[in-house]
Amino acid sequence: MNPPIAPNVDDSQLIFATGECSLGQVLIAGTSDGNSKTRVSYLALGDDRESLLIDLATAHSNRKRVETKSVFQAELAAAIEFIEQPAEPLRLPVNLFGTDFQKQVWTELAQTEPGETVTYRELADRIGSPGSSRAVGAACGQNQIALAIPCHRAVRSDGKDSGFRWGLDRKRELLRREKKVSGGSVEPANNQLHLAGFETTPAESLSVARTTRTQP
DNA sequence: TCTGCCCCCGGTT
DNA sequence: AACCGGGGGCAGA
Repeated sequence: MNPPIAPNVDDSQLIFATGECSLGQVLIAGTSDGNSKTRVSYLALGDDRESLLIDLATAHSNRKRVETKSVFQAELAAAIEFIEQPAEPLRLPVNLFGTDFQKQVWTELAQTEPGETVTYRELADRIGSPGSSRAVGAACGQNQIALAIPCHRAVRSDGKDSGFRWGLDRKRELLRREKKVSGGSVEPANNQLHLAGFETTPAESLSVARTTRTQP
């Protein structure tokens, strides 16, 4: 149960970039060692750029934050591409900051494929900690990297709505798109749930996903 | 069946 | 000690 390595106490500078997609604004942040080696440690979705910047500043208040378009260009494009057309998992070079338990949950989530869902209970079982479904839910909520760690695929076992850090509407919409793209049937009965404004738009091009695995 | 409680769960702050 | 993106049981609709 080692202590989490809080990004907050790391004084290396945080590089970030923002972009736009059909689900709103996207913000991606991480580090670069200067040798074009980058790692994503933060990926968020939101309604507007300003609130995303505020969230980032709150989460990393002790770090220098530098906006650059070039560094995470490919990763940002890949994230947007995933949002528009989630055919395959979004794989990014990531940095996970969290407890062992949290990393286990996140790593297990990363094993899921687009279009499938897992219950918190099932996740708890898979990481060898049956009965800790509530803790699993809490761990999902602590996830800092949207999409790449697909916590939107974690659902309640009783079918009720659970939460999503970046908006429950987005969670539903992401799942709907994944099911659609992965060839599964799109439940027609539930289709009226989509919010207006979350219309599917043509994808952007570029499919730069890197195949790096998680875990520093 | 389908709600809404109530009480318990395990990990984290 | 309190907080949770949970779960199961059980009463009343």
